[in-house]
Amino acid sequence: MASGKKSVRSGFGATMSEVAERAGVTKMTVSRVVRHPEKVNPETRDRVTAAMAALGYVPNRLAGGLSAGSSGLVAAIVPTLRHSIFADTLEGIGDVLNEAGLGLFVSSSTYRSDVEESQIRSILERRPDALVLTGLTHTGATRELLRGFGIPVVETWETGDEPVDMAVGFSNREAAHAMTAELIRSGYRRIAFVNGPSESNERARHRAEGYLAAMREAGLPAPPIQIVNDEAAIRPETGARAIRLLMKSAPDVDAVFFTSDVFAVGAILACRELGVRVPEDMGIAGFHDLEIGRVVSPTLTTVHVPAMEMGRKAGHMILARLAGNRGASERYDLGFSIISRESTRRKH
Amino acid sequence: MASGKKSVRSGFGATMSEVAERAGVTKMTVSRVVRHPEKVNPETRDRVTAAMAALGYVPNRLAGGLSAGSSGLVAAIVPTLRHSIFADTLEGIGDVLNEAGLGLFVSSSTYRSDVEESQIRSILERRPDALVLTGLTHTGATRELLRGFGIPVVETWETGDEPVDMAVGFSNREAAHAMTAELIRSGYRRIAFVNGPSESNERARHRAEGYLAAMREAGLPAPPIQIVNDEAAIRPETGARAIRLLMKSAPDVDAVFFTSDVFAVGAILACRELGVRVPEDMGIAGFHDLEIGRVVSPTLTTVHVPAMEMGRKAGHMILARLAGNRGASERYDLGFSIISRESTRRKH
DNA sequence: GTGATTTATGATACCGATAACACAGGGGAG
DNA sequence: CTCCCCTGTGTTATCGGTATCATAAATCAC
Repeated sequence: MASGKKSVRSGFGATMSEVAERAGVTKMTVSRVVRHPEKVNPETRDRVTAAMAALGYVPNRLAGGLSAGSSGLVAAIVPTLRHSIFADTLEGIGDVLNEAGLGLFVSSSTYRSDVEESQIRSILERRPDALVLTGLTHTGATRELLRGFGIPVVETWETGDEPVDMAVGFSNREAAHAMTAELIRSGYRRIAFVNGPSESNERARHRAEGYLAAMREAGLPAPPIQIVNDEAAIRPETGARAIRLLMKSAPDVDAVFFTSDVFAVGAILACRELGVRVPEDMGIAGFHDLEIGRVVSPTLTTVHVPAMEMGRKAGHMILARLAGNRGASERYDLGFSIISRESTRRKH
Repeated sequence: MASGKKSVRSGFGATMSEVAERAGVTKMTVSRVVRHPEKVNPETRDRVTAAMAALGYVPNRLAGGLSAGSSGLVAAIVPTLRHSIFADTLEGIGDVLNEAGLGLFVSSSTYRSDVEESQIRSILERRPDALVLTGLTHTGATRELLRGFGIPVVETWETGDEPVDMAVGFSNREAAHAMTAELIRSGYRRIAFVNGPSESNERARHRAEGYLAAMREAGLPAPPIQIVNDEAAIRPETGARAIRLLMKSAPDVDAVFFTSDVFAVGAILACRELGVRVPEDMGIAGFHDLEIGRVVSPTLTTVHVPAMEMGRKAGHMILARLAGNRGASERYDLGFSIISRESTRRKH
């Protein structure tokens, strides 16, 4: 009822003009009080401030942004919000940006680059000041669109290749290589690898490459790679199913490296049920270093990734760029670390 | 370099006027093609569509929103993005809203209502079409601000009291009551309660009330309630520390009810270290039904909350309201359920 | 065949702010 | 005592769209 069709104003607070009128100045002066208070005479400023308070004035950034050509919004697209895998990255971005008065606009692409493309399209309609993406895999149209728009873009969670603009991440290939080498060092030989669908993102592909390279370097044959294809089924049960299949199809496997802790934890539980001892009969390793891997028993060996740090760095890179600091290094490799826990600690 | 100070246009695509010129029409016709294609002659429409494609036109919603009086944005504030406690709710909101073409603007309040207030203030500057909050605890200024603005507001994760506008949640009081009763039914008698700081939100307070009521009804004395005050330290270690303190200060405690699985899981690990058997010597119960509680051993008894469902429902409530359907029920109790697992399964 | 409708498009005014420049008054330099 | 510059505020144009009403052409009824 209150929200008639005609008026934008229904229910909304005062406009800048109304504040101006009440304070006996023009809206330009009000605008200055809001954005450059030091340029306004203290007495005038007080009068304006009082008028704003009295009217409950809340500036309209749609209008301000339209006029100034900046929305004060940074958009981020992550594959999913669940499992805090990427949520930590978002927290990092948000922390940094909020301090600078920028807002964070979030959407999740469900791991699909076509979804990502349509999301980017609708995000660009809001004229964000910058964009944060996950990974380097984007459709051709996406890359073109982004280049055309010319706003800062930070790709996260991977390094290398050719970023659209800036990138902050770590080498998924090296991480998988290091973990595989760690398993080999622990005495495992028939090491299987369970991956998410690698067509959909380069992180999965690079991890597979790292795994294969490490096996090859050690002169070990790589048991068939198992691909978990269930869409969006990032659940422990998926890992449990994978390891059961694996043990059936390749009974001599003595370790499995999963590309997510979520899967690995499910595998540990499945092993317990099946009476397979971890780490003695079967080594299990994961990826991401989620809390879940610290509380399962045996505790999970995993790859720690700098999730929040990537977010914070992305935020800082954006701020620097918006402040005009082009140049400087715009690609960061934040590294990773291997967390060795009980699930691969073979008692020789 | 490309982004000069003066021009909004640098690097950005064409404007509606440019599209119009190229198609030999006025921008009004272009606007119609974008929003009400059926009202435009098919031939004209094709010409306009072609012009848009040729110029890579991306509409500017800041401008459209300013003119039309709606930003197409819904803002949500959650205490944190970590642990997927609230992330699931966000996914639910996002799912529903995205389909309707609305964007989701996210921020996290770190469990503080003063932070929430300042965030709401800056969020309102973006003139969201609706707002989703977590819980019913807000500062007076917040409530006033929201009422003044008159946009739909959905409060989630709790029911009862007086919502600012609409609410969807469950009864934290009843949930805690039910869990406490469940512990009593399982044979525990000296049941302690570990809570987050209850001044900061009503969920914690209501849970404490539910616990106390259940104990009183069973004629049991309530051991001192332990408050976890560490700011933002929602980590298993916090729960571990809490139960160690508790066992020292009240050695006869035979069960502990934590208001988060994160704490409860830490307690289970601490018990294992201390040689305290769970569930025989000590029952442990949590809240939230996180994945972490399903993989710990013994598995964790907990309260399942409809996190994603609340989000979806909130989304639908907003859509209904925006579509003009005022009235109808605007308060929903989505319930909870007690998930009884090993951590309280006493073998009598 | 003429007036009444409908369909398709244009003209105008505005949404609520900001940028850029104009301008009045006060203070210091010479 | 001028001239010049600085400070503080107002004026004007514009950002990129949308709402509303006007208008021309096409369709219709009788």
